[in-house]
Amino acid sequence: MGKREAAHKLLTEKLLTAAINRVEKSGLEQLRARDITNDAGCALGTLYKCYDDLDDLIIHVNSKTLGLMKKALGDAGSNISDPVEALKALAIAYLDFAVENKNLWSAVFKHRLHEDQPTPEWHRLENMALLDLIAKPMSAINTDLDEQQLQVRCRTYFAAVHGIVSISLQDRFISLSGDLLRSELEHFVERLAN
Amino acid sequence: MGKREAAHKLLTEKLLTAAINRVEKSGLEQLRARDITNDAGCALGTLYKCYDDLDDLIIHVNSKTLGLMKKALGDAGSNISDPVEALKALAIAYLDFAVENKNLWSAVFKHRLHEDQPTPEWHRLENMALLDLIAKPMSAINTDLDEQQLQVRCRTYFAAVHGIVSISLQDRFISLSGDLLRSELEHFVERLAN
DNA sequence: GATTTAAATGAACGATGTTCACAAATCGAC
DNA sequence: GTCGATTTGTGAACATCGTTCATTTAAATC
Repeated sequence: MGKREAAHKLLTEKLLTAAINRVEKSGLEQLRARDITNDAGCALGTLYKCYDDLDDLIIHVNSKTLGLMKKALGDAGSNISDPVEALKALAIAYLDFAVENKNLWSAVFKHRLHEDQPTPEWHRLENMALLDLIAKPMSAINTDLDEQQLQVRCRTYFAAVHGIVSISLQDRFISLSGDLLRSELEHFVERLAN
Repeated sequence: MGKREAAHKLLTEKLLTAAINRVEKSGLEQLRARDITNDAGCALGTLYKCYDDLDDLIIHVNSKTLGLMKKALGDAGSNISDPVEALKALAIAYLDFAVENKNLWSAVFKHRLHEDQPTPEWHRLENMALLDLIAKPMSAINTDLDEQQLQVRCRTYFAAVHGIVSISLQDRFISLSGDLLRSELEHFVERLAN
């Protein structure tokens, strides 16, 4: 790899790191191109040499977050043989990840591309990979479903848990204490999976 | 009411209508102050005489949407004595409303105020009123809960259904046909409520 | 009808994402 | 190592936003 390509790659990385830190600290809506390039120590226009636009950079931020999420849920799901208990642990792990990485987690689901700009296929696949994390215990519980039906069911249950976590992290409705929310979530999974 | 006050009120209404139409047609993210005032036939600055800012106007748009939603769900919930069937009908009605009013419905949950700007209390109450719509069948099913626990449970179940509907209207994961989604939602409520 | 008061106006401002002509540094050939 | 060719970083400039405010206009008050 030549000096030129190496410098470009380094800069691309620094911009991503700067963007991640900004989102983590202040949220997606506070992200500014000028702040990112200042943090990365390069000119404003450089961002557009490394990424198509801000949306493209944000997708890469979200990609990193999905990687963290996958790791966190992967750790939580293994070593639990009982499928219902595994699903409970996964739901709690999802909640914990969202609480501990609120801004990064929010960014994944808040971000929308501009009109008629389709999400890149590789990023769509990263999103869908979340469903694989609950596939094993789900298949143990729903033995009557074929693979396609199972995937749909995974989506449904994931979406439900996601909704509960999502509503909890907003101040839209009554707010729950952390413990009450966790027990509510466990009750929910138990009710759904048993 | 004097001529002055009447004209002001009329303009306030025209701006709201224009904003609603714009959101309905093109979505919240395409809403522009200049478009709204053009549609309403007034100057740009007038918007800020009728509303604090764009956010304030959007809150009023969302308030109208919540009113429509309340009406749609109210119609769906009544006349069904069996609580599980009532909850199913409510969930389907919620899905239908979201599909038929996608942009308006999305705006309600997408919109966030700027840093440290608390949502006005009257609008928070409008949001929470959604939970009352499912309170009656929920109380019939959960006879062991006191009023406060019931409200928490309502929030949890609403959030779950909301999550399923919400994920469905994005292209984040695998997409379902309308019929499959409806049957999946009915299965979900049945599983949860029985 | 004259004076006071309040509202509508739209030009101007600051902030923002994005572009592009230019400069600087790297690369390839000899 | 030298020299053109080429690619990349630069930042001023641009277009588009939301928002403000001095001015204009019209209603309300006397």
